[in-house]
Amino acid sequence: MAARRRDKRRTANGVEFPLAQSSGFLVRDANRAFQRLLEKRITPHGIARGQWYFLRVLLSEDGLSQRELSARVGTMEPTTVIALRSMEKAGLIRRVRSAEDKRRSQVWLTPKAQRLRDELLALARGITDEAEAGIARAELAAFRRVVARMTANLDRVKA
Amino acid sequence: MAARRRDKRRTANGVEFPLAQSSGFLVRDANRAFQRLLEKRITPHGIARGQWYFLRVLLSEDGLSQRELSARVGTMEPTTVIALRSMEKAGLIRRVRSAEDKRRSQVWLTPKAQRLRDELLALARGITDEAEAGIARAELAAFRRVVARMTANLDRVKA
DNA sequence: TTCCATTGCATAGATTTCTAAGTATTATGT
DNA sequence: ACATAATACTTAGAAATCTATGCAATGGAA
Repeated sequence: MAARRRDKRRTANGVEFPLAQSSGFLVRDANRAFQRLLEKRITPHGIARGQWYFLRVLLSEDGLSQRELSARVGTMEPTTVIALRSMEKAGLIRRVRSAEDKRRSQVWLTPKAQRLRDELLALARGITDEAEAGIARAELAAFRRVVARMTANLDRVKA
Repeated sequence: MAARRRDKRRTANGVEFPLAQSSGFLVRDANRAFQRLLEKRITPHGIARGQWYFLRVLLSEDGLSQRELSARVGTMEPTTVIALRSMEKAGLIRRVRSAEDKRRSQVWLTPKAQRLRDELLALARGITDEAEAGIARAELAAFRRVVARMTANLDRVKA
């Protein structure tokens, strides 16, 4: 199919850099695959993708401020505001203005969210298991080391 | 800081699954790191992040249909429509309705985009180099194998 | 040939995310 | 004490992405 019109296509000259060799492209693909499956699995629980990451963090560490949550989840604060607003509307969290520092909001899971805890963590584990199927322990450990190193490398770049 | 309010926080019981051990989270982090740096570097060239991936594919294989492009880039077709519209407005591509099949649009890079080719591929290579700094060749090869396997694993899941 | 399914692209509307800028509260330096 | 800076959150607006649906062209079956 690609060959059908090959004659019309520009032959690549000069610099070459096939996509298949791009770590960034591979990571992007994997990320979308994770997100697609995640979304399929959490939607039946009434949870949206944008809510998931915050829920996931709060399940381990409840009562964080919005800024702390943003740091843990890795999103900018306006994103956090939007996600938390929808989570509050969905009855998953409460936001409590701190008495000592009135700028601060602390975020607490509701009993409803607490009750979902084991089910959601099992769901997360399930997706991870699907992803990691057939990959050796040692390879996974190496993978985690490399991908974390890449993130650190990129975060360290000035511009 | 976390310890300061530990007493108030729910102690995790039952299932546990620390975020730091989640491949999905690691991949998401890496993806955002790639995207952040990418955006910083392409913006000065007048290219938006959403345009990048299509440009990147077209630089290797010009004259694809929108459906083929969607498949290569890995986005849904409405996303492709939006990206291509902005690229056409920006003078990076032309869309030519196929004569043999009037449903079909073929997408061609403009001379302007062609002239950016070597610069953009070098830019892509540069980001990859930053990401991969200090990681051994063998580890990179293993990484690529694992991440591609994860994507394939996830894509194969029914629901 | 004519009808129906398929294919290729587009539109509509929602969600998730960002940057830039604004508001309220608290901390700090003089 | 007061002005200024820093902090915590919010709003506004734009971009990128998705699902669901629609429309036009093509192909295939009866």
